[in-house]
Amino acid sequence: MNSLPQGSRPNPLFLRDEEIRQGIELLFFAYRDFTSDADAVLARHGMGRAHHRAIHFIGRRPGMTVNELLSILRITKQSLSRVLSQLVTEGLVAQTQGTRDRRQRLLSLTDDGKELERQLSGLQRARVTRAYREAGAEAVAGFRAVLIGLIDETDRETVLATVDKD
Amino acid sequence: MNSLPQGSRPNPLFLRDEEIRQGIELLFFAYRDFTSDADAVLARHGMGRAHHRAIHFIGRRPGMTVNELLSILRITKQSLSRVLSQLVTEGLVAQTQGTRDRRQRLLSLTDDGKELERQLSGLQRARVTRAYREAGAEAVAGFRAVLIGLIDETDRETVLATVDKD
DNA sequence: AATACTACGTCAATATCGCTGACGTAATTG
DNA sequence: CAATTACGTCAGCGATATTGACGTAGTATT
Repeated sequence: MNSLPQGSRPNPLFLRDEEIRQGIELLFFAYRDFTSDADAVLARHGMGRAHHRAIHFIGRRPGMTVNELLSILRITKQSLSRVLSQLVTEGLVAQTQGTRDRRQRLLSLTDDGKELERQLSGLQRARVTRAYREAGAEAVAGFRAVLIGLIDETDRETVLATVDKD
Repeated sequence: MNSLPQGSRPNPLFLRDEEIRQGIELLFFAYRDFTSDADAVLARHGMGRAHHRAIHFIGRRPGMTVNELLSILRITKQSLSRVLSQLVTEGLVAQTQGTRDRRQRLLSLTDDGKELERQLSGLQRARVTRAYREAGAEAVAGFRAVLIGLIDETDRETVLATVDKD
């Protein structure tokens, strides 16, 4: 955009590469600030981002199994286990035995968990809302389209099914 | 989008919140896959993402000082120190004494460092290029506008100066 | 010239979050 | 009954981040 030397005849290949690199950096900076929002709240509760991610997805998909959560987060069960048992111990997440398959432990937020989720997502929602409002509806559509394109083709369907819940 | 129960008269407040939450999740998934690209290459060199970030920004702004890099990455000098001295030891990053202020150590990539940078960014550039091509020019403009809106207002100027170099 | 500040590096201790490997239990499936 | 699956857990490790304290060289101020 405003990176073009005025009046020059830019090499289209260079332009493309420069445009791409700018996108990569914007993604870095936006994500850096975006994730920083919840940290203060988390620190007060003695938790980290891993807890936030678990709380977020359990909140959005109550009744999800441990396996489903694992494949969304793309971490090992050993890693999740630490986080999850902490959340259960502190009364933020409840586990109920699966009905169809009694080996499963269906995950859901307790009232305390919902309250924390609301606190945690508050700042992030405010940030995204502000950015959406400033950029306008068309920009939002483009934003979404590019993000979807950035996701691995193999699990784009799965992700969209998760994002557009039911 | 397709999350609206067909034929219902959706509450605009609910819609807004749902739309925002979808954006938050798309950002998570896109960034998750986006950052996974370089890991294989990094692992072969016995390095992690911290090294990648340092290499990336040094590559884009040769001659930058340690302090500048610190404020971009938003980590402590102790954290950067480990990474940086590793990169210097392995001959990927060169430090030259500042001319204006001889306390400064200006950072730049060696030829080996440039080669690694090229390898590392290759997959990411390919991913972003694909997403841009699929989504189209208008979508890209929207993508950029929203990302800029997500960045902290306080350092939006700084970031844009960094992204649009010179 | 003495003082204060800055840029950078480093030592030490700590926490989070990810990993692998191994083992166990309960429930389901063939 | 045997194999597989869902989940948990113990043990150890590595990468990345943190805070706090200290040192050294160079710059700026008084």
